[in-house]
Amino acid sequence: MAIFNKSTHCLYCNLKMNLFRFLEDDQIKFINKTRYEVRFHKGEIMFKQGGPFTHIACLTSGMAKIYIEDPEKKNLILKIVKPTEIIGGPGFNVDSRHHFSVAAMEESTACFIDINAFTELVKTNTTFAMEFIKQINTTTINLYNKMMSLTHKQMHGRIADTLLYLSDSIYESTEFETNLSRQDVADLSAMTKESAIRILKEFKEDGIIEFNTSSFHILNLETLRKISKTG
Amino acid sequence: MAIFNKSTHCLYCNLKMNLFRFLEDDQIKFINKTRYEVRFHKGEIMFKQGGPFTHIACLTSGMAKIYIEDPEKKNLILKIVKPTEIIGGPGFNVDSRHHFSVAAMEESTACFIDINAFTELVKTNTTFAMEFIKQINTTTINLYNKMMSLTHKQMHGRIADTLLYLSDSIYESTEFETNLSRQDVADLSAMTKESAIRILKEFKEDGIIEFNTSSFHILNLETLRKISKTG
DNA sequence: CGCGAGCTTGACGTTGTTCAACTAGAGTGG
DNA sequence: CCACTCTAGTTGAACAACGTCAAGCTCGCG
Repeated sequence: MAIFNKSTHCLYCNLKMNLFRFLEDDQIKFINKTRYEVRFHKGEIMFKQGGPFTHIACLTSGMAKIYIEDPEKKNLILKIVKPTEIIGGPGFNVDSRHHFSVAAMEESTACFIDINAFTELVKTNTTFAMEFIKQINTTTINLYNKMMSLTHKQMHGRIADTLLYLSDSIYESTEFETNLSRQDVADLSAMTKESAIRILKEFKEDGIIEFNTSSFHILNLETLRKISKTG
Repeated sequence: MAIFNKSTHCLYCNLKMNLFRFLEDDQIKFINKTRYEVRFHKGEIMFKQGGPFTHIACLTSGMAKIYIEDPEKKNLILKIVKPTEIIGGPGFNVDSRHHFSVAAMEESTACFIDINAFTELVKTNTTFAMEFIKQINTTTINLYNKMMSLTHKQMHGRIADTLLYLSDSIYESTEFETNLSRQDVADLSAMTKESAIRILKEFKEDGIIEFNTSSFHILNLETLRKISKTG
């Protein structure tokens, strides 16, 4: 189960994410009052799609996946989050519900901030509000790219895109350990697990990547980018 | 070509969209100063993807389509806009560029508001800012739904979804004239024109819809919704 | 009356999913 | 320590979904 905690004061937190750097000291103190820390084990749910949107979370350690569930049990992973990213969602100020689920991919901790306190800050601190908008918009731009990839490219291009996403944006290395399952790779690429496995195998046979159950190594970044381009 | 104009003062504009209802009179006057009206003919481009994001537009008459272009010339139509919807985009406060194109689907007029003036309002009027965020988030929620439809449903489900979108949200009737081409219907559904035509024909043969070149009539809304659900 | 753009159709090949079987490794209890 | 089970990964064959290509069609417009 998730474990509660409240360690260092926000004021002295060196994990302070970009957004919170725009707060005044007394505003930091203000959110510190309602904030609490939660520790999650691998696989545990932080936010549940459809559930009440009562808090914003800030991942302080570990890693989590954000995904949309559908009735048929076919999930779509929108993105992976790393420290110290803020986790909110489009339910903010709309219907106060979560429109995606978030699950810890490994032992993780997150700070939970009351949504009302957060709203208060958006309303009182203009710079904070503008940065918040900036972050939402950046997310939307990424979403556009993902949407074009998933709807207009075929499987090789889509798998190339998720490999590039993982190496460029998440693990920041062409060689990485991961505990994404094959199903997760498939859910990132909008295809079945079997198809994902087949494409990965092809890439391996072509000498583009090397991998085993839990680690990947991109050997030929250039052809991978070319495959991403040609779709 | 687009025609410039500046008719009634914003203060007395009865087309004022939701967002602008939260402005004070002097703020309305403020944006009225920099605003101008543009008239577009069918097919003309209002915003061009990649181009500079210097203005926010508010569609005051007509209809327009918002779409993402890709290098291979395969477009994805994100949504149709009607009066008096605001047309901005995720480039706001990020890179000041457009991340989609907008084209008039028929004779249309739009008010263009300088982005700096708009930004000023977001910064000074908290209610306005919150409503702006609300609108962005609502758009994102719709985007999630579209994304799930396009990536997880097969063609029948996707065509059903665009038909339902058109009748529920755009034309607000099960019977409507449109000047969306077959290619547009395909671009709304992420498939080829030929496939779209084939599915539409099937639906006609099954007595679910009736249509000719430029008009559609949904005869059996229930089965259409069922097809949307089952994918 | 002829031209061109959008629409329609069919045949065909490719892409991607489904289903079923098999494998490997990690825990679990006797 | 050895079966046993469970889960994730893998493979192949059959099939369905979808795109491509090429041809023919329709209709408004010059």
